[in-house]
Amino acid sequence: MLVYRRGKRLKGSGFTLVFVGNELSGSRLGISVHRVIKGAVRRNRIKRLIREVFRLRRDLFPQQCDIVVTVSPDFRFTSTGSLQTAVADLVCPGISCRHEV
RNA sequence: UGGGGCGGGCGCAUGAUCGCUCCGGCCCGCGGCCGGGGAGGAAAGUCCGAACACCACAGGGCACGGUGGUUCGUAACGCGAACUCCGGGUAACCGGGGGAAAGUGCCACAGAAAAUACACCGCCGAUGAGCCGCUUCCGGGCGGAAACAGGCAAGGUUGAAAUGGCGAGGUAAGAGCUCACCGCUUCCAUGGUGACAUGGAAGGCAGGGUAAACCCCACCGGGUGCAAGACCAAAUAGGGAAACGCUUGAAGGCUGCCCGCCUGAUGUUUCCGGGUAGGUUGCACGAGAUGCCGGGCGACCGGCAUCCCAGAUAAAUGAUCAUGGUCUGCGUAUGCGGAAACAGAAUUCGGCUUACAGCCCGCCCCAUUUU
RNA sequence: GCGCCAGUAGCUCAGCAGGACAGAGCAGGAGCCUUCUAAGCUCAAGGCCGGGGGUUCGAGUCCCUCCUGGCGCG
Repeated sequence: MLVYRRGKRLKGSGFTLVFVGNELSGSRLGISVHRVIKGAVRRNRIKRLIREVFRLRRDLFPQQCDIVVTVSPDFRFTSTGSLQTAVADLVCPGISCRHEV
């Protein structure tokens, strides 16, 4: 709730990144996949992909933040590679935003 | 070889690296190390049946709901097996199953008529009465028309469905009125645990459809569901309003209702306001799995041995790379590229139903060819 | 997870226990009225009743099954 109220939003194709700074030593990740995406298999698949990108390339994400990834129904990524480049394209201008916070 | 029917199985494999989660052990202070386990045939839909838990262990009556050939199997079932009858198919095989002579309702349109076999159109007019003609031994006889009484149910363009079918005899015309065959009903005998089958005799036609309409018969069903339930901890408040009631009894347990039973008094219910929405358990050894042997036509059952095989809580079971296999596009080929379904446990089992790329195995039927 | 409801015209709903009853209102279309618009009046169009099987002579209605949407719980 706090993240949604105070967080910065970065809108990508198929998902939205919401984040806010915290007082902890590291970042925390939350994933929100709406029920309009049909089938538990597809929803689980999306969550696993996002979690995997977060694990492998934590440097791409904002540091020391609570991050929520909200997935839209038009989410089309099927491999970690394509999702990773999409996150990188989204966050690279996003780093400058973080400095303004 | 082609086409078809039925049943069963698999549903990518192996290795490396980095992660997630549970269990056991160790250092035992956070945390880390080692070893092991980690989605499915449907985990799905939630359509049935149970286990388990609570509700006075649930008593009686009426409702209500479900099932429906028979006999087995099963903890139980609306599931399965075998058999039986009916329907479809050349066949393998597939689909269906109580009662319509206990009663009630409905059957549009069309049609004479839709359940009572009557009326209507119609057929006959032998018999009885009357009319006309011919004849006469004056008693009557023969022929004709009409259709009064009367007889009849053969035929009647319909419709989904029309009151046994067909043939012969019979008659004035006809009719199970009579007969043969078929169908039907009843009875008897034989076989079978039984549904039922086979054979015989008699009756002389009684019978429309619809019970996935009400209903009748037989059997079954108390209700609610793991957010059931049990325990621990924390927090806030013993707040305000309304209704009913304080032993002639509110309200609740307990399902739809009634009876009966139990609980029951600064109480119960509803609304407003406020707080917590954590942990443990239920919860992973079970109608359990695998193999062998035995019984049974089969579903299935019995015995022995071995094994322990997911337990998450916003929810783990993943990612990358390599090699190999399957299918497929291009190419003579080495090869290069692509694809891989349906779908994700949440208290647990037994079924049913639905979804499913590709592939494998077995049995059977039909047609064709060769011997 | 468990337990329940609903689906009919573009929208909101009727449709009794199965038969020419597939209907009402609004919206949209055409015409009349008016100098024009609104209101009013008249007219027609619009539906395989969520999909597929079955029962029946006949199904929007009865039975089964699937799909879609919605609701409740401690």
